Amino acid sequence: MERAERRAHLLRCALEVFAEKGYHAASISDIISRAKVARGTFYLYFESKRTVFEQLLDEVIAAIQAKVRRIDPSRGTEGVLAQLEANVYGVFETLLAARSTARLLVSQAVGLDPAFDQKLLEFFTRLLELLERSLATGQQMHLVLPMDRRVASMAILGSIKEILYHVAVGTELPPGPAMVAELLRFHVRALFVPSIAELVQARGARGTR
Amino acid sequence: MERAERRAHLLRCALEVFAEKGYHAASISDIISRAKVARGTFYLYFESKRTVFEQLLDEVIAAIQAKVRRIDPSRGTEGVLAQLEANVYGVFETLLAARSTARLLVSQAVGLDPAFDQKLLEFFTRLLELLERSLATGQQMHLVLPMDRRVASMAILGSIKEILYHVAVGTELPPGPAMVAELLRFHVRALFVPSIAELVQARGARGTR
Amino acid sequence: MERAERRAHLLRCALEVFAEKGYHAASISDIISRAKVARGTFYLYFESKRTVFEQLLDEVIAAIQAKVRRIDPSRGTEGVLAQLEANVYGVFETLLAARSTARLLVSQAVGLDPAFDQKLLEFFTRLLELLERSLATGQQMHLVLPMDRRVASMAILGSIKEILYHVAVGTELPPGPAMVAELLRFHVRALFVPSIAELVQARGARGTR
Amino acid sequence: MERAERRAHLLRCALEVFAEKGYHAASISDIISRAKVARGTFYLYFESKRTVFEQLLDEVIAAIQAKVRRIDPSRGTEGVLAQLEANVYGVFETLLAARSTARLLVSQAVGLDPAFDQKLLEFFTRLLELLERSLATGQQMHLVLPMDRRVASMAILGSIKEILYHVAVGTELPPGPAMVAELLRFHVRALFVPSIAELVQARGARGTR
DNA sequence: TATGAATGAGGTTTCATTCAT
DNA sequence: GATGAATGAAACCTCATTCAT
Repeated sequence: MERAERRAHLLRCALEVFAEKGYHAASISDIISRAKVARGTFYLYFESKRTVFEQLLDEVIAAIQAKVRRIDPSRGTEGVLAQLEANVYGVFETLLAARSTARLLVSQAVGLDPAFDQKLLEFFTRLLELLERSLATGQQMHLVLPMDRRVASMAILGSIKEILYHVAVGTELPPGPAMVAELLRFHVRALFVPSIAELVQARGARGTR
Repeated sequence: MERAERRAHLLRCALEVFAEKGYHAASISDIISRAKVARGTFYLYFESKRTVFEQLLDEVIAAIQAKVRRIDPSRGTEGVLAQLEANVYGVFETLLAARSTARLLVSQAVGLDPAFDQKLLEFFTRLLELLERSLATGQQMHLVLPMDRRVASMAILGSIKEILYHVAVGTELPPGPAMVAELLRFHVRALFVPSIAELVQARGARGTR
Repeated sequence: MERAERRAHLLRCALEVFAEKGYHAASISDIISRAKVARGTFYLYFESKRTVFEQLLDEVIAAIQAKVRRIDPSRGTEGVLAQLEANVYGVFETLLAARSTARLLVSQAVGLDPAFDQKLLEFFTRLLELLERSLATGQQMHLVLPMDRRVASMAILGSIKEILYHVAVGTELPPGPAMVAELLRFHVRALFVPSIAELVQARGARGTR
Repeated sequence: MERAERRAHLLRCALEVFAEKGYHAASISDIISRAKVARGTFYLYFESKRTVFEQLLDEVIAAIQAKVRRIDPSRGTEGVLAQLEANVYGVFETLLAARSTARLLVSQAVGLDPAFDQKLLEFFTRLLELLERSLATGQQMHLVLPMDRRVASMAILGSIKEILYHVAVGTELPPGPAMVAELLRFHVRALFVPSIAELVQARGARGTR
């Protein structure tokens, strides 16, 4: 128990340091001095700097995957919309709650080295596949328009990542829920048949920025 | 002339190395051994590793900015659509032609150090402002739906970046023009009033992925 | 304790290397290979090559300053002479004991860079001021002849430095105490009123070189 | 002729640079940019950086040696004093006229590397021998007191070097001739039998610093 | 288990010197 | 002879990792 706690403490400190300074600029010294732990102790819990980062990345990925569910078409139009909403909300909630985590994912983990890139790519590919399947389902239900599902999935994922990036760097944006609602309306218009799109559009507050 | 050539050669080699290994993993040794040039020669042309990278980044940014024009509303609905298309096409063309360059922009320059991040952020912020102004124009013309323009701009930018990222890493995608057309339809549906959106949608080939 | 020892060991090795090869020709590699210590270890104890040298210089300067006292005139003629003798003896003793140290002061630290030069100049200026004040006191007591005290101080200091230089490079000289006595007689003749000078001169063994 | 001129120009520029920045801090770039000459040209005239410095040093040494004459005892007491005066004056004149040169000799050429040190040492040793022989002559004439001639020679040489050093670094001092006169009186008192010393002392203006 | 001093590979940069034009 | 671009050895310093206590 003692051991698990210390490990968690180290992970948290590492996360903060990585988020603040970036992977390379972050040094083991930064991490251990924040954790108030000796140098050797760090290596009792983690094999290497790379390893900690990898585990942090794994955690973020797991947290997000836990929030994203395959859309179940059996609950009707409203149900599908609600599930879509829940997915996007879940991801944002997870990452908005911990800006460090978001920053790690969208602005630190990219381009570090081929192995990290590979891991990230796999993760995003899994998300894309999930999205593609959901779009296929939506198309079968005639809720989603005909379109290239891969391109559309990437567009959706990219729009989410970009907003997270701006959240991470502190760009001024509408408050969390309003922003998510706005983004969802964007997606709905881009994806759904006009009848649904109009329904959702009508429901929303109109932004005027 | 000779000098400019050598400089260009070094820049190209540096670009390749950065694209392959990432900024930090890339060493001056990698660059000079690829360029078949002595260590000192590198420093004859560039002040530091940072400097080369910065110049590469500046080049990419300039190339893209050269392709992106503010949308001129005076040429009517079709004109506006054509200009939008030209912008997105231009960016893709530029970056698809040089995969390394694309990679540099979307996956190497992020999180390197505060100064680079700042430069990137400024660049993307400029693009976002361009997009926001274009959307405002479109709204005045009643072509673009009411919406939060900042969120929408980010969504558009993010969708483009994500596709570029996948182009850079080699994910299978529709061939260039088809992909761009598909992405444009996505944007049109998300942004424009239904009458326009339907018009564009009808024109397009239907993807079936 | 262990730490202080290692530091002292490194300092000593650095001193030897600097004395043998000169500041610039001395490399960190020379120092650490003499100390049988890894490269990083050196930087655990000193910030830079400059720093070690500076600390060595500071040490020498402090050691010498500790030996030099302002002359107290209240103890009469004999007392003044004895104090003068003690000062010169002290400096020689300190530096004769450590030839490397002497070499550092008189032949390595000069012309290295403006900051070192400044430090040395300040040190020597302080010594000169001390000498000038002592001469003024002597003049008030009518022991020291009227003369330009600054020029005289420099002449005294220079004569000491020159002999130290030759000690450092190994020129053949009378054994320590005899040499110091001889130098003192030189100073006494140059400075003091004839009655005193003759007294001291009579006391001394006559060199016949 | 053209060639000799260019060589002289390069030497002069090198001297200035060495005097200003010191041997190590001075770069070939500094020298050639001051001389407005291409890099390769430098190496047409000198083998290496070391070589130029060496030649400069040789020049200074030769210039000084040209000013210093062995003292000829056959011209009586006044003649000996005059010759002594001429020697010291000559050296000061030579070096005061060109502060760069003085600086080179007293504060740049020392501790550079064993070979330079050797050359300097040889030079100073020659001067010392000259002084020692002069003192011996003086002793035979019963003008100079019995003393260790080597120690006395070093004291004289050192006092001269110290004053040159302060001239080179810009310490405030009496104007040239007064300073030299003052220094000579110092030497005379330290060296000569009282009757002579008093004679010279009486002749001089009394400093009151 | 915890510590932190020690390690040393490896990175960036400088600059005296060479050599093709 | 003159040029200056190219060379590459070598210097300093950092920091992830090890290991004796």
